[in-house]
Amino acid sequence: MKKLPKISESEWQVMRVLWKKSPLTANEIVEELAGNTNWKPKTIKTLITRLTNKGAIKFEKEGRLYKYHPAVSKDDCVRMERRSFVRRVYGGISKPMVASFLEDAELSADDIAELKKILDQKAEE
Amino acid sequence: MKKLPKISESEWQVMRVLWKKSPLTANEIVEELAGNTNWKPKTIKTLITRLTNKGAIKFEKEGRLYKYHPAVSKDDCVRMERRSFVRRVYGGISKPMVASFLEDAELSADDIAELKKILDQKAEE
DNA sequence: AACAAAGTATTACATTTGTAATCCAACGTC
DNA sequence: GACGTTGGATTACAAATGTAATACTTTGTT
Repeated sequence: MKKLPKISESEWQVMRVLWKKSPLTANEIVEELAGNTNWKPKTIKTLITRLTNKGAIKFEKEGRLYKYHPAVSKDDCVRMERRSFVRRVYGGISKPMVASFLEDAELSADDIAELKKILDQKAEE
Repeated sequence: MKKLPKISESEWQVMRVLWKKSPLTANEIVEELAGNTNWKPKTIKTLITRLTNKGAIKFEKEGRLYKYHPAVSKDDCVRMERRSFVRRVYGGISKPMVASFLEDAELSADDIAELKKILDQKAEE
């Protein structure tokens, strides 16, 4: 598994767009982000360039414009962020931490059932 | 509830020390961190100064030296980080997110039981 | 062919962060 | 009372980040 680049807060927004759907042109990314942010298109171009330099995304030329797509796996990046977050804030994964998430979470009955199943599996280990 | 300062990755280390035990002198903080980091004492002093400027910690002079203590609540800061993290990475709290934490977590039987209880409560809401 | 439009590349610039070193002031020691 | 030690204050400086603007280069249009 290759080494993951560090993705900043703003850059995550761009990555999330591309993980949802790709390849996209720069302008398509701008449009996707239009609702969620107030960034000027040029700002988004900058983020795209930086992500490219970091190796987080790649592109192919399609005629004269570029189609961008992720170069790193979302799961891997999420896992890295999660670990970093947990270490920083809780000093490690613990029950109080999971509990705090649960208190904020909006879960369906099915979700709850499934989480309980996971807990049961962990209980057996 | 007052507005919380943004606490950086390194600064969190200092805050965690003070939340665990305070007030402490700068040197006591340095000693507490000695095991976990390779920071020079001067580096830690810088972090303390910045946290003071941000209003995250306060101090009283005790003779010629300062005793530092948190000026913001750990719970509030943790909550803010959690929300920021979740929004950035998952776009909101969801079952897959909680599940991913559970998969990494090391939980005792009691922990598991308690989490299941929380889930049951959520099921009733 | 000249010009406008659209994309990409380059440059900008203040703030924050990581990681310290140096300066200054008070206190204890010889 | 001069001097070293110790702790806080000030200064340092590069990299990352947020947030763009300007420059350059194709390409479509008239």
